Amino acid sequence: MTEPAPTRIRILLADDENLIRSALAALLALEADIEVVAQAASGAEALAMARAHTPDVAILDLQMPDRDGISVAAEMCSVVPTCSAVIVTGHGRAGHLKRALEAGVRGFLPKTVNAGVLSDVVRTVHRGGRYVDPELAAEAISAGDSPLTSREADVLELAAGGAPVEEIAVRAHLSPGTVRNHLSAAAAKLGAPNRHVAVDVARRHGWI
Amino acid sequence: MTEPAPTRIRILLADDENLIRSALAALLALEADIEVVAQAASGAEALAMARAHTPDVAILDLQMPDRDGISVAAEMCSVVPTCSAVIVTGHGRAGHLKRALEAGVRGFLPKTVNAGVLSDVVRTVHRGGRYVDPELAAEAISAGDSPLTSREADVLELAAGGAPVEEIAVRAHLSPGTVRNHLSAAAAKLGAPNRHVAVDVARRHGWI
DNA sequence: GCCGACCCATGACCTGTGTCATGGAAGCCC
DNA sequence: GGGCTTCCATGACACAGGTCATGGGTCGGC
Repeated sequence: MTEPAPTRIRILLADDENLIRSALAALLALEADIEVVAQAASGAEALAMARAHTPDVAILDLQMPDRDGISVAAEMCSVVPTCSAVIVTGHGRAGHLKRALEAGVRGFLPKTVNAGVLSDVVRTVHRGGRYVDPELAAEAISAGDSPLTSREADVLELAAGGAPVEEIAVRAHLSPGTVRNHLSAAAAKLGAPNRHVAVDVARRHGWI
Repeated sequence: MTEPAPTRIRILLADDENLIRSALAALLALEADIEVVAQAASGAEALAMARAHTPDVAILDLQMPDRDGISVAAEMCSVVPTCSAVIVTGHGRAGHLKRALEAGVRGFLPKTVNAGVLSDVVRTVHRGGRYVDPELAAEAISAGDSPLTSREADVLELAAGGAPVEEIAVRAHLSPGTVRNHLSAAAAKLGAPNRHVAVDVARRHGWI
């Protein structure tokens, strides 16, 4: 078998689910012009691998145990500038897409896309192009930016675990009254009757 | 290339995430003795496919948009008794494992397992054996049955969306005081400071 | 400079929620 | 049947949480 192309696109694959990562590797191995040169099971490992192998394209899962795939992408863009980042995610949240693009991510697609799309996206991104899932893009545009102020988002984030107000107040270095106020404002903006569904709504939009 | 074995294990693959499903198909295609004969993107489709192709083994994702992978497995066991069901899931919850085994599922493994495990499990199950992830099994045994009474579980289920007590009371045909009492009891049993983290804990154990 | 808009922070309220004590109904063992 | 346990249901009470009005800080426009 002769090499179809002398230089193949070199891929870094990062996903904490070993089975899925291996399966994606098998899928990409079917493409003649693509080569998986490194795999990682965590964000930290992905960064180390990127440094060591300087791949052309990094495919990162959005949710990994140690850190957000987006923050990994952001750091990688500055550390290994020749490497383009592509985010793959199970739940396509518009807010995540927005944050990802701001972080310098070149491709963003949900796991619901058909098989051929992934390799196409890899090629597109490697050529210097960008790709975001059309449906997700539409949602992101229609959804708009987060209505929450930064403190509101912070406090809501801390409230996500169901923690009592006082604990949130301590961790945020605020008065309990202030915490309640921020939570109340956030819930009102999100059209939620209480902070718990507010957390739910904000999560669904990717705003926290 | 000569056929290594005249009859290969015939697989049905069901997962709503097209990319993952295709990737798993690519992974399984590497095995000489395994053949993916059908794919489905939903629970209903999986059942239809099972009827049409009568596969040897069905690999089902736990969470699918229309229905639970476990209920699909239960129905399939009665409709196509020659087909063994294997459940694959992202989050390994002990309660789900228990329910799955009661439904007649023959294999249960989280997506974090290494690549080779899946094909091994397929072969094991096809030989008439069973397989459950050891770590998950340990957790299921140590966790034991749900400590919640049926009403407690019902009420906690209704509280899952963050609904106020009065709404829960109406939907459960109960007095608000009774609802509070059940929620309080459930939270105490689960070691949770309030019902919201109780919902979280119960979900994590697969008890609601 | 002044003014207005916005975010942030706080404390005083009032509603919602968790806790407790109580009592009735069903099942089980002696 | 008597006694016991368990679950279910209810209401009274105390506290956490959501709502409101207020004031200080910072930014941008006139």
